[in-house]
Order: sequence, then structure tokens, then C-alpha cells
Amino acid sequence: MSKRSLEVVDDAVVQCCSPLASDVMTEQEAHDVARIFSALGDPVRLRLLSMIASTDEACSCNLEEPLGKSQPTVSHHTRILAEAGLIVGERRGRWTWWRVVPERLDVAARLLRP
Amino acid sequence: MSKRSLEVVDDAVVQCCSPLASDVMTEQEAHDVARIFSALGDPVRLRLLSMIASTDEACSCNLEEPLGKSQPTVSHHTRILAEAGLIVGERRGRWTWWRVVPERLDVAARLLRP
DNA sequence: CTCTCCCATTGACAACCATCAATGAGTCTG
DNA sequence: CAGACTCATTGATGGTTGTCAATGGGAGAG
Repeated sequence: MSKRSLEVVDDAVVQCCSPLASDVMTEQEAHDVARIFSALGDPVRLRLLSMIASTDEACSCNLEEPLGKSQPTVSHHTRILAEAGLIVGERRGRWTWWRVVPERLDVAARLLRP
Repeated sequence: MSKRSLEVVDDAVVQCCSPLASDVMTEQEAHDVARIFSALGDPVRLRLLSMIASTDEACSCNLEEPLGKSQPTVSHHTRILAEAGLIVGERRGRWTWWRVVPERLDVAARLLRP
């Protein structure tokens, strides 16, 4: 992992500053949280989430038109948001009803301001 | 934009539920915030940010090795974080010193829990 | 001035992603 | 059952992104 340490010389004396804790955030940890943030990292998904959050429950029939995106595209984005745990969908009759998962949003929010 | 409205029938009567406010979040607004979140949506950048945040200031000399990424890659990621306004870099002598911008993190955090 | 060191930029490439048309899988209505 | 409707899946395509080797541009040391 650290190829430099194979060299014989002691590099410590030429360090410019104190070393950082190498695992402030684990790779695994970072990978998990990154999935939440990258789900939020798309304008269409942000508006989608914002629409769902603006009501208790939102059905897909109302999402497609104001977004100006096709039905497969909206379905694609809702899936990504759902896989990130940010929303959950319930099939009730013909329509699927979506609502946000506030606890999941808090996971991300707590990381931004501990 | 709304092809369906070309049909003569009045679709309003068959709506499954009450319409959503179409601009809960503006397209422009979503576009701006998405840049913050997509900057956070990468595991390497998250660890990078976490390392910088763990000290008052971090110089690049300490970032490359614990990340296990090449120097151009680290430079690439710091630039994206900087363009999103999440960190600022100051060239001081040979080294560049990075620090986080807490206000910018709050912009994102406030969106997650108003 | 020259040499070394740190960082940014460029170029290239593979992997991933957003988008939509077409199609499929269920569900309600008549 | 038959037709209409809602949503998911597939396939294809153009665009974006993460990564590194190679190179460039300044800043400090000698």
C-alpha cells in the first residue's frame, strides 16, 4: 500500500507537516454515504425529492408532468432514490405512492454538521 | 411540453390526486445544489473532505498517500470540491493548504432538514 | 542560474449515467 | 374476459466521470 516505505531513508524528517489520521472516514463508510449523496447529486432527482417531500405522499401520476421528463426516466430516478433509502414506494391499487424517509436524510445531514 | 394536453378531453377529472406545486424547487436552484451534492457523491472526495475537516488546515502532501490515489487524481478531486465551494486552497510557499468552508456545508445540510 | 520539488493540466481510456422509444407485467373497469 | 391504464424493464445512444502516465509551470534550495 505504501510504496514509499520500501525506501531505506527515513522520510519523517522531511515531512512538511503533521500527519493526518488516515482513517477519519473508512473506505466502506465513505462508499455507503457516497451513494446517498450521489443520489442527491442530480437536479432532476432533487426536484423529484422536493416534490415528494412537499406532501405527505405523492403518486407518480403527478411527478412526470411537472418534471418534463418521460415516464421511464422518472421511474429510473425514483428507483435510484429508493435504493439510496431516501424514499419508499407503496403500490396501492393502480398507483405507486412515494414518501420520503426523514431518518435517511438525517444520516446525510449529520455528516455535514456534526 | 405537455403533449397530453393536445387531446380534447379534460384530463383534470380523471386525476388520481391533487396536483403538486410544480416549482417546489426551481430548476436553477436544483442545478446549483446538485453540484454540491454530486461533489460529495464520491467516496474518494468524501474521505478527502473528511481528512481536511479533521484539521484546521491540511496540505496536499498528506492527502495523497493515505488515499492511495495518484497525484493527478487527488488534484482532480480537490478541484471539484473547490469548484463546489466546499473547500478553499491557499498556495503558501511550495505547498497548497486546504480548509473546509463550513457555511457551504450548511447550505446543503439545511436542505436536508429545514 | 540550475536543480529539485509540489501541484496543475493535458490526453487517453474505460466505466458509468441520463435519457427515451419500445415492450412487458400487473391492476382496475366494464 | 377484453380493453385501458400505470409502472417497471430492456436496449440503445450520447454525454459525463474517475483514473493515471506524461508534461508543464512556478517556487524554494544551493
